[in-house]
Formats: sequence, structure tokens, C-alpha cells
Amino acid sequence: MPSIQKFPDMGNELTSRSVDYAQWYNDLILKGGLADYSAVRGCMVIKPYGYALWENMKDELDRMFKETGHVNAYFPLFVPKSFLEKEEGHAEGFAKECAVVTHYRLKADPNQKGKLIVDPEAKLEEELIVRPTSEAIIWNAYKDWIQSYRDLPLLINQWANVVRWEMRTRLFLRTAEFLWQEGHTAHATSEEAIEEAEKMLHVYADFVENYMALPVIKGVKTPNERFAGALETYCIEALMQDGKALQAGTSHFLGQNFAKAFDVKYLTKENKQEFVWATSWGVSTRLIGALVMAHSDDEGLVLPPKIAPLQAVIVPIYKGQEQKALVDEKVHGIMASLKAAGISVKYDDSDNARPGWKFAEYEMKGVPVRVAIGPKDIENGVVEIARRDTKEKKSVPSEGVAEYIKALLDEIQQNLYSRALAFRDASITEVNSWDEFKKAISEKGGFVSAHWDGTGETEEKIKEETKATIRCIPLNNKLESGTCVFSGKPSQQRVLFAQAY
RNA sequence: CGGGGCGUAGCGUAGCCCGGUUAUCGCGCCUGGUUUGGGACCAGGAGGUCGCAAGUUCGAAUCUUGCCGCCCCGACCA
Repeated sequence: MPSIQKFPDMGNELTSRSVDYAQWYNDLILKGGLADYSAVRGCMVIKPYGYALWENMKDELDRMFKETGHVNAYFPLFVPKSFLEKEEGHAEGFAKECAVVTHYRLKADPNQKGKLIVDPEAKLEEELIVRPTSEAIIWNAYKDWIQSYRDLPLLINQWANVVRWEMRTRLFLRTAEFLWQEGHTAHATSEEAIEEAEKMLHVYADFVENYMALPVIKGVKTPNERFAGALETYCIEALMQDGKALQAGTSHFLGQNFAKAFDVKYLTKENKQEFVWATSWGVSTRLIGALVMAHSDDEGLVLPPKIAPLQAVIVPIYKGQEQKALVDEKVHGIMASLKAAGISVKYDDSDNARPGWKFAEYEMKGVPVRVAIGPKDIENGVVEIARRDTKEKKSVPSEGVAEYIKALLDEIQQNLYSRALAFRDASITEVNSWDEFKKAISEKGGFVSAHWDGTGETEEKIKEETKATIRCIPLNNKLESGTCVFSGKPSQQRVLFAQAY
């Protein structure tokens, strides 16, 4: 008998990736217990397991923001329409997808008992927009907070919900309401603001790569893909298993657009009035969608140990109460050592499901490590340890099991990253002709690295023909003379195209 | 907004064409018992405005009309 065994191939209710990738994704979210559809179109319920995952991500990001000098605050959900209008590009960018509050009261319907109607008497003088993002309401406040260079830089983050009335929604990837963080900073100089926007991009990349085990490409967006109101948009782009790219985070250099729109000036040391320079940056619950699509398989979720709500689960195996007591005792010792080692662990000794059912359940939920302990193990001084990422299991001595699992969790984290990186790197195709381009996009998927003439028109036409967009111009991109893959015009560098979420 | 699909118990479904006692089956749930090394079994039990409304009919889950909701694919986007 080999010391390492593969899990048996179990039937489950998941649609397999190869049959219907979109359905596989939905099944995973629902059956993995991350979220549910809600009664409101386009909005989802984030269930405890999914929220625990978000909390872990949030806690780590929050720590990173604070380490880089940011503080948290909270601004209103509602933005007066006139505020949103102030920065023109911004207003145009979001107008199409805003939820609007027009009244502040309901009343009993005089014609239908038990029904409520909007009270026409309670119309707001000025409509309130449910924030699609908070630049407008925040910059209105910053105007009063910033007077002198001594007030700068102002480094504020907020954790909040926002609403964007999307035509078509998908669990976590695009919902009408979602949770995110948005950083909004003000600086004395353009250089400092750019440095901030880049710094936060690196923070995001660090988080996504080291905690979510998901490699990203850092870059800047083309003018077409830029955030409404920004001078430069930085992004991190990740690759999903179906070969589509997903923007995992963005950071914007806003120039003085918002300072001018909201009249935010400061006095320099030389006693001169200057407009401040701004950035904003955000990541959202969309990251959960990225996580799911990056690592999971046909057996269920696969979660990286560093952010998994549960890192290990222990399943007892026994016949009768005497054995159960024996196993319990052994498990309690192991639990204590795992907890002491900082591992989050659950002992599932519920009697309403048998071991096999529990195994499948925790595989579906993506718990990185499973420990099974039965009388035979106790007799032999071992425990059975199964790892979710490779679906392997083997017996290891129960002595020192905490250290073993700790090391295993690190190895799983590393393995998930390596696996995703290998896939990502194998999915970047360099092409030099339009035929190669089309073939790569339609047949292989992934990123296509190609010369582009730098015009928005070419970008648009490529999108029309292939549905591929320019995901980014990588940071520190290698300069290389060539000709645009579409127009044949001269180009100085390659950019990355892909079909995207 | 276009195209497709679906709406019957918590979930998945049969029945609908061709109207007729008490609406089918499985999972799950409750009670008791036996079980427990990869999704256990036996016995008993609870659970339903058949999406909503109107119509046809002696009689509607089933036929007609209207409406509502959700999902998937596309146009818009993080």
C-alpha cells in the first residue's frame, strides 16, 4: 500500500468546469456556502462562510493600509446629485448606473388596505444618489479639512458598500451592491500622489499574490479603460482558469480634477494657494470571485490557507461511544497544539453525518487540511492527513502533528501560487500578426502580448472583432520597436490583451 | 432591452400535450433504533396559497389571457 493516496473520485453535484464553466462557478459559490441569490435582482446574500473569507481578506488589507500610514473613516451612503455633477468625466462615467433616492417617506395606500405607496408630499428637493463610489462626497468634506501644507498628505480609507445598477450581474464578480474599500488621499505634489497610487498598487499586488496565492500583472490602463475622472489608472490583472482576465484591484492618480471640482486648495510654505493632488484606490468582494475561479476544481472550492476561514478540520472515526471517548481525548490534545501553533481548526464530531459525508463536505468548502483520527490511528500513533490542493492523503505520526500541519499549510499556500503562476505564464502568448492574434484569443485564451499603435480607435476595433480589450500596459514594460498587430502602424511596446470579466 | 430557460415542500423533481378521488419520487428535516476508515440503514412522522390574477368548466397544477419573479447568453461595466 502506497503511503500517499489520492482521494477517490467521488460523484458530486457540481457541474464540471469542462462542461459549463459559468455554471461550475455558480454551483461553487452556492454549494460551497459562500453566498446565495437574494430576493432583490442583482443583489446577493453573503453567507457566514463567505463573509468569514471576506473578513480575513479585509483584516489583512486593513493592516497593510495602516502600516502604510492610512486611517479609516466613514462617509455617507448618499451623495447629493449636484456633488456628483461637479467632476464632469466622473459624472458621465457613473450616471448610467446610479440608484436615485427621490422621496423620504411612505404612507398607507388609501385605495388598498395593507399596501404602502410613496408619499408624493415627501419628495426631496434634491435627489440623493446612492454612492457608486465616494469621490464626490469625500472631496466635499476634504475642502473643509485641508487648509495648509501641514494638513497634507491626507491618507484616508473607508470600508463600505456601494451600488452600481448593472444590467447584468454575477455572484461576487458583478453585483448591484458590493462591499469594498476605497482609499482617498490628498497630496501637495503630483509626484507624491503618483507615488501613493503606485504604492497602493504594490500593496494590492502583495496581498493578492501572497495571501490569495494569485499572481498578478501590474500595469496601467489605456485612456479608454481609465477610471472616470482619473489621469492615470493603475491595475493588477489576474488570469482565471478559463483563460479570461480579471481586474483584481485598481489605483488611480486623479491629478487635480477633484481638487478643482470641489475647490480644495492649500497654502504652501511660501504662502501660495495651490490645488491639491489626489488618488483613490479600491478592491472589492470581487476578489472572492477571483479566488474561487483561480484555484478551485471539480470537487469544490480550494482556498489558500492564509485566508481560509478554516485551515484545518478534524473528523473522528469510531465505533460506539467508548471509541468515541478515546478519539475525543486524543483530538483534544491535538486541537490544543494546533491552536497553540496559530492554526484555525474545527473538530467536527457532529453525529448527524458520517465521515465520508464530512470528507466530501469539507472538500466542497475548500478547507486546506483535513485530519482523520480513528482507533487504528491511535493504536499506531498516527493521524491521517489529507490536503485539499493535491487531493493526497497519508498517515503521519501524531507526535509533532501541529508542526507538520503548519509546514503543510505553508506548502499548500506556495503550491497554489506556483500552480497559478505556471498556468498564467503558460497563458501569455506573444503574437506578431493579426491572424496569430485572432487565433490566440479565440483558441488559446489568456493574455496576448502584441504591438499596438496607441490609438483608441484601434483598441475599439480590436474589441469589436475579438471581444479582447487591452488589460494593461505592464509597469516597467520593455520598449521594443514593432508594428501594430491591427493597423500596421509603428509601435514602441507590446501591451497585454485578453477577454475579461 | 433582445434571445433562451425555469417557476409544484428547504433543495432537486414527476404529473401538464390528452382537465377528474387524498399532487409523485428522491435528498434533506423530526422521533426511535442500529451504525460510523470516502456521501449508512430500518421503522415511523412532519412539511404544499402547484409564482400571481382573471377567465373557460360541474371540476384547473393541467386549457386561455394577462402579469410577476429569477437564472443563463448578448449589448454596458469593477
